[in-house]
Amino acid sequence: MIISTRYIFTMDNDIYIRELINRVARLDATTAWQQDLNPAQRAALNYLARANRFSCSPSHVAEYLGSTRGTISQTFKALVKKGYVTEQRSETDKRVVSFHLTDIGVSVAAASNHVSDGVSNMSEHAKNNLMTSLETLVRSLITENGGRAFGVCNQCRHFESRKNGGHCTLLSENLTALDITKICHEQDAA
Amino acid sequence: MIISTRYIFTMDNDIYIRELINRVARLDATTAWQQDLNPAQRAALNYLARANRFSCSPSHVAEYLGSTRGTISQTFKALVKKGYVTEQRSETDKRVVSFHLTDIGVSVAAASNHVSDGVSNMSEHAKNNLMTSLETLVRSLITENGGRAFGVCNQCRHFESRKNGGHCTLLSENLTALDITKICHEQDAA
DNA sequence: CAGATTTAGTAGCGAGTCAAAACTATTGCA
DNA sequence: TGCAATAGTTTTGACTCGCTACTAAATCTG
Repeated sequence: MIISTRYIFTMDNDIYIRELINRVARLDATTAWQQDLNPAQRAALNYLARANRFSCSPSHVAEYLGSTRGTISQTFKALVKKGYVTEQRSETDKRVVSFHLTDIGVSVAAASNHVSDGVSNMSEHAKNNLMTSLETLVRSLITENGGRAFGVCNQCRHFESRKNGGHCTLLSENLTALDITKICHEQDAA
Repeated sequence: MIISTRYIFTMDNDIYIRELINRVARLDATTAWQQDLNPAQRAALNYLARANRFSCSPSHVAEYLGSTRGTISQTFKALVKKGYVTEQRSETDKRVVSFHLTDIGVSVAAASNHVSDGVSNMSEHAKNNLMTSLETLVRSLITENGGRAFGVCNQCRHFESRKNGGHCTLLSENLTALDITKICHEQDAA
């Protein structure tokens, strides 16, 4: 009797947690559509909100999100049409384009929803635990997948602190105070 | 200058946590394909592994996962073809079908992957925190979406404890020791 | 410095997802 | 008995997303 196997089986916690994460993401995705963004578009938008100005091209987003250039290109096309991002071709290398949030894009990226509301109801302690656990998880997944976790500018070995910001010795660029808190695709942990 | 808005914007933690959850789910999805299951199929499979024998029809799965009967029907068709579940038509009500895991289905549902591995490396304390946080989140999402969170059999007001199991006063069915730890779509918290 | 190679991005195809609506079969109700 | 409700399936259509092929720009090399 095939069905009987089901009664031998109990799910262990590690797999249950995996399921929970996917379930939250799934429920989130259904409500995310209320802001007329699909999950991929939202992910790209959120990335832009946290990336510095050197890390906003389709390639970078594709690498960060574990997707492909072609897919991200389409995603951005949709986001441009919706008015959430603008395209900007590089002066120095005419192959590369950068996408940047518009004012509306910023507000959409910052908009709360059921998930963020649920999180905001947690205690600070619980929030911090959740955040560090998830960060650990992401880091381990990225390295397992052979990817490189993009880090934040001011924790990079090419970073030099300056008054009101810093300087990147790799790109020879000066950085504002806000620049240095953002994700950089060149980041190499100090 | 449109781009300047970007520099005014810093993401708050609640939204960051939402992004982290989605990112883990996204990374998980790409690796999940290695077991030739898409996210929806995996979710359905995992649900079956945790549901009791009265809660394994397309309608129940659809309600649990926040999907539709039609979609779930397709999902199960794929799972049957892959040999992970079997279909069983009810004797008492010839409209209803139940799907149950096969031996292979059980092993696939229980198989670990990068996410569960990542979780298993955490301390017991961190794991428990993560689990309860995510459960809280799921519960609040479900109720916000107007859904009903399915609970576990032995925490139901129709549940009566018996030696080596229990009894359901609603369905008038005897329950094995394993039955009573599973999800029931009729569950009404005690 | 001309030609080959690499790199960034885009276009289009095609397999696949998933929700909505239409449909069938069965059951329950009046 | 007929009408409504319910369970499931099928179909349709919009959309996703990876893959391949392609263009343009930059870089490397003999």
